Amino acid sequence: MELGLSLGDASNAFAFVDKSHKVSAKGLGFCMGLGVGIVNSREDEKLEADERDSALKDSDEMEEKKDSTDPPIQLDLLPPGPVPRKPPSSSQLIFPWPTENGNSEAGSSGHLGATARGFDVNRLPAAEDADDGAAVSSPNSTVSSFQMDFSIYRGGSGGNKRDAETSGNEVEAERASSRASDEEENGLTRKKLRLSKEQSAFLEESFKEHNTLNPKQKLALAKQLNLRPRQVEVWFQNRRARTKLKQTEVDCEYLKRCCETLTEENRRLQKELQELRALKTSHPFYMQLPATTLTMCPSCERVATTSTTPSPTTDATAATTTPIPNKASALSLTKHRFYPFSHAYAHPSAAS
DNA sequence: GCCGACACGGTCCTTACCTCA
DNA sequence: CGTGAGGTAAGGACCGTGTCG
Repeated sequence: MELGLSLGDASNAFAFVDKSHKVSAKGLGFCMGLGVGIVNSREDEKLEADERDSALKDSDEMEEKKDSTDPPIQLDLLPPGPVPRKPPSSSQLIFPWPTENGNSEAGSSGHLGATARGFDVNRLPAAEDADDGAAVSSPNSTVSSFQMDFSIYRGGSGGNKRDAETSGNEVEAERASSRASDEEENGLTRKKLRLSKEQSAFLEESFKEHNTLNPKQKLALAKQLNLRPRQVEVWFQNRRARTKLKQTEVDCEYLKRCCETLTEENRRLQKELQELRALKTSHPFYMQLPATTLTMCPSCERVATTSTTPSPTTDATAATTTPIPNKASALSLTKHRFYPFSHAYAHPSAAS
């Protein structure tokens, strides 16, 4: 058994996590998985991707299989409390790609097409879409059936819902709307946009399905959320960055605790060593007994006992391998010494 | 098969804006 | 009302990878 720690390189962070430890995306709050044992993460991811790909019917999806690779660890950074796990109209939120349970929900969202396409303050004029690729208007695009009207959550004003909610009236939303439209009329690209709660929630749900997007998924999401593909792309980039940041914080906290545990362990062992040395000097009789050396197989972790004839010139180090009555239990430390966390500190992931 | 150019997508760092205490 | 902190959308530099000639 080996304990793997990773800090820094998120691409490889916790890459050793066994798939069986994968935290369910349905979990609540912030979840993190920690596995033991070193595995070839690359091969594992490839295998997982291949398995997923086998479920994909669309041959185009096959071409982009590297884009749909899930990381070995899943983080759920959603605040456990106020933010709903699903947007208010979760029954209408359909991901334009097969979900993990194998249901291709793309076709089931056809009923959404009946809703009118709402005005979005974040939506630039139609010409804006041109810079994000012609695929948006591709007649073969599969995204047209994923239309979703998010304007229904904006009080019909089309303004920033967050503004409207916090101010408690529609003036704010109106102001945001007019502000946005003013800028659009001036031909200036707005520097700062605020995604609505519903858009964020839906993106969040999407992120849980895939933390990276292939072009199709990006376009579909953008279409569905009335956003530009670039906005979806940026959101996922920032979301990954936030995940990594959060992961780093968790790692730091974990390593800190590990350090504390090791320090405590070291202190305890030093004390034990002193006691053993004191015992040796005060009870030299014990040193005349046949010494028993415990050795642990590093692979199977079995402890083998071998009796040896005590050397007349036993040095101080021998005390650590010689069983002393009432002190034999200390030998078990030789095993735990290498894994001080196994019993002293439960990793956050273990709590779930 | 090797190599250079190119496109694309990712990370990282940074900036600018917005909200809130 | 002004201000600083925190959150977040977005820009840009840089890098790795795949493709093509």
